[in-house]
Amino acid sequence: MNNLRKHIDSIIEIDEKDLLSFTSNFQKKSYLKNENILLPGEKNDCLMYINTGVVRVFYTDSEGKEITIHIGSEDMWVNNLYYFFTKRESILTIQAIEETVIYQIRRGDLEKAYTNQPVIETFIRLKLQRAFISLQERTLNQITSTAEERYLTFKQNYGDIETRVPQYVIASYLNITPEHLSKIRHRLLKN
Amino acid sequence: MNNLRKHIDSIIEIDEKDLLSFTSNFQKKSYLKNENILLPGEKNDCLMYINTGVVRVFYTDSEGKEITIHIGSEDMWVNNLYYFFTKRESILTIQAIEETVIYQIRRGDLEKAYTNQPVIETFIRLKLQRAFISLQERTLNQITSTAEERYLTFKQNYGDIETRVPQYVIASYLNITPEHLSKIRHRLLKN
DNA sequence: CTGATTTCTTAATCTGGATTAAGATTTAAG
DNA sequence: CTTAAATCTTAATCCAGATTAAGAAATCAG
Repeated sequence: MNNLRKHIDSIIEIDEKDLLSFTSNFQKKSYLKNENILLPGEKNDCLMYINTGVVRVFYTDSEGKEITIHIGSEDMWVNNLYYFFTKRESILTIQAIEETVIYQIRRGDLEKAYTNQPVIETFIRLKLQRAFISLQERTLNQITSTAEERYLTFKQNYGDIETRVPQYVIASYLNITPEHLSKIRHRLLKN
Repeated sequence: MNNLRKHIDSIIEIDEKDLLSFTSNFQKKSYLKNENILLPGEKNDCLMYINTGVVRVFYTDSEGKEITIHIGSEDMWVNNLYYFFTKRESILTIQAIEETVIYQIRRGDLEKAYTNQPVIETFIRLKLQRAFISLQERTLNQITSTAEERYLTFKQNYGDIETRVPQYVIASYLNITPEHLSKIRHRLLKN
């Protein structure tokens, strides 16, 4: 659980005691490659930190097409905040793309921490700020950039994750078809 | 400032004293129809609550095309959170669409309130949660719905704002051209 | 190893919505 | 009122990226 502690400590100033008692609420969970972490219709009552592995969150439309909304790896949080906060049944699927180890905390325990270690509320507020910022960046990028530009931005932001994730997942994250992504990569290689 | 106080009181439990001392940090600002509230290149150091009027936030691309990101009216907050939180120079414009009265608080005063009236940090966290939720809803809707469906969703969510805002602004919010919106409305009227 | 399944590529065709252009209507200023 | 400017509509043409189809390459289970 050391990575998680370092992660929190890098974002807020927190004393050893509070950090230990907060992180003691987390449980470790392990998933196999391609295993589902959360299915549509289930409630997402935990906030999840990725210790090792790669995870994606996706929406499945009425024709069965998957639209990837988030991709995360080591030292990132699984972003299903929408359903975590609304407490509604998730319509999104969370899936491990590689063998993955996460640490998770239940909503109730997080809410208790807001009271017992108030600095945790600051931590969550900052996390939310960043999540909001990156979602807005992604949304604006989606609207103002072509498919090729979006792919280049993805490469910049996600580095080696590109090689750890199937291409059809990346395509669905970029909101294009796998065929089109294939064409873009071919075109870029030639230049 | 009564609306603002009612608004805050409806979201968190706050005692009269804290509420008054928090809201005393807000200043009133008035804008004419079509007046700009914030220009690209300026810093957005205030959080703004709309008391009366209609405001939009938009991005201007390299060809001068405007993309509307948020539309807000009475009892809503002006959503330029991205630049408020990053402290970067805004690339977005905030504009009053009607004659508008807002109440604003400076970032520094908000941060002091986190310490002096801790319940305000809860308030901002909840605001952020909702902003995140509606941005994610909008993003998913943008990806999974056709232009016509997006228009119908807009009508449902925004009610009478439709009639208070020029149609080319609505088109840019829906990420379509005014011509296409015109066609959609025509098609819907026939059925 | 080997066949089966999954993933990726290539290429032809199609389409939602953009672009362009021009006229009609509304709004605002004198 | 009257005119100019802003906004909205209609219609023809165009294009980025989708869809469809089929073969190639990689991965996996036995």
